[in-house]
Amino acid sequence: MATNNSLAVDSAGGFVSRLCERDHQDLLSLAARRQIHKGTLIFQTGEPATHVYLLATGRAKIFHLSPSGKELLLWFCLPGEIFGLSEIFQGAQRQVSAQACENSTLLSVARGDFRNFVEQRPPVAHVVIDLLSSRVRDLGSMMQELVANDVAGRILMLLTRLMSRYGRQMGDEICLDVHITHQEMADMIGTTRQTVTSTLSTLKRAGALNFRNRRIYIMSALLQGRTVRAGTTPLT
Amino acid sequence: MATNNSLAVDSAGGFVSRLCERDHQDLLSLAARRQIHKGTLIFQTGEPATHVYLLATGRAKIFHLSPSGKELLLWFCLPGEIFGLSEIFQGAQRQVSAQACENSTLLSVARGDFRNFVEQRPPVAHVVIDLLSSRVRDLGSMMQELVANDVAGRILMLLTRLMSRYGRQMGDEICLDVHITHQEMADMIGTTRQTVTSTLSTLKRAGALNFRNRRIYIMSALLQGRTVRAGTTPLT
DNA sequence: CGGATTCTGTCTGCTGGACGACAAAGCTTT
DNA sequence: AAAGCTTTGTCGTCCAGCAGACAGAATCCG
Repeated sequence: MATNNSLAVDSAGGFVSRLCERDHQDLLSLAARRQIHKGTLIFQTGEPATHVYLLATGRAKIFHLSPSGKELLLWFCLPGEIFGLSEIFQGAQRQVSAQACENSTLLSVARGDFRNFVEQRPPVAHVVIDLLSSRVRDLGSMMQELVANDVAGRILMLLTRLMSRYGRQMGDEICLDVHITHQEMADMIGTTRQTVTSTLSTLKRAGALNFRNRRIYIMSALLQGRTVRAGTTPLT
Repeated sequence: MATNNSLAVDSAGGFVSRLCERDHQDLLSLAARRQIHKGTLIFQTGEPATHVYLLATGRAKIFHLSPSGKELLLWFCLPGEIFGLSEIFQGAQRQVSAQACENSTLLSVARGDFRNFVEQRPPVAHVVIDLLSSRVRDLGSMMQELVANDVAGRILMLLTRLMSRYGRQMGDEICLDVHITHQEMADMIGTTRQTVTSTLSTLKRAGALNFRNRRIYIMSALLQGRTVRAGTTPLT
């Protein structure tokens, strides 16, 4: 919402927070700032990858869209995070699409500029390598979860991941501070909206979680047992 | 089989082939060479990541193993390719396991040595970034395929990917030059052995493919329509 | 060579979850 | 506050694919 004059504080796993002050400023000087509103498509599968993006405020989603129309939501991108990175170094076409979930402030850096920026700064290259590495690890884990668990299990893991980014501890429960629709959840774990709705209410009946004023609360105990394997970084 | 004195010619997407001669030699000087035989576990989920590996000869598989015992086979690693890379830069624990599929020659480089090697050489860092980027892209596409297609579709895509690495054109067919078991295929696309067996014979009956002397032949026409979205790089 | 192991092929019953169809809340817009 | 859209909740129906169980084929190995 607010139009800051610098990037907002970024979340864990963010790109900007790992740059030194100097690099940070230099990167900002390469970037064009732009306000976009909810629903705007930032880029789309098949397009040439001309820019890399930093989200200053708002939220964006990164997803695959299959020819048949089935959507796979890979991740949400938070302020301070970079996206559209994986297609930049090989002039590839976009493999994924990106869309703003809310009104957002977007910084974009042209491909060539970004490449130079990275190549002339070994520490930045290291940050990029770290970021891509953890995306590779996370994607592998997500795939694993997808094939090894039934829908209830996948929902619990998804909630675990989400809670680790958006969760707020409240007594013996953790509150999920973002509104995510059942459809979005379904798209993140490869199932249908109906199945998400009914599985959530089963879990509620089982006492694993609760809905109060449009938010999901999950029993902390449930999360403790689970390792968060994917979740600290946005995926592109 | 043969114990070469340097790395074998590597496949497309290989790591070694992208290094300049000097870097290549320097890397070899950091590496310990070792023969391992079929079935050897190279590393395992949960272990600390102490080395990065280059395969000189043979074949290795990279896979996730879930607590429940379900295996997800991410990719085969061919001569000249690097693996175990994604856990190296953040001192992470192994997220995946690696095992030799055949008797192989393995080069291993200690984590610290490899890091220095990369950090002092921007062009090498660039190669690493490229490699990780394409792994991110490939994994995303694989996940997408997994959720968007039924087993027959997933098998066709898997064959497409395999053919692009191991395929040999023969008239109007392409021969798959590696022996992969139905169980391995099942583990690559998240299904069961029985379903692979029966789906393959359905596809055969439909004229899409053929088995002759223990090899799979697929009609080229089928591959032409399909874009190879994942397949040029090994995944870790 | 012969036994052991690993792979392939096929059938069967069972079930998780996809999909369509509505109805009832909730928001948002004017 | 009325109209309109989006999201949630709940039912059936139906079927792809999982899981168990064998039998035969191929391969490995002492």
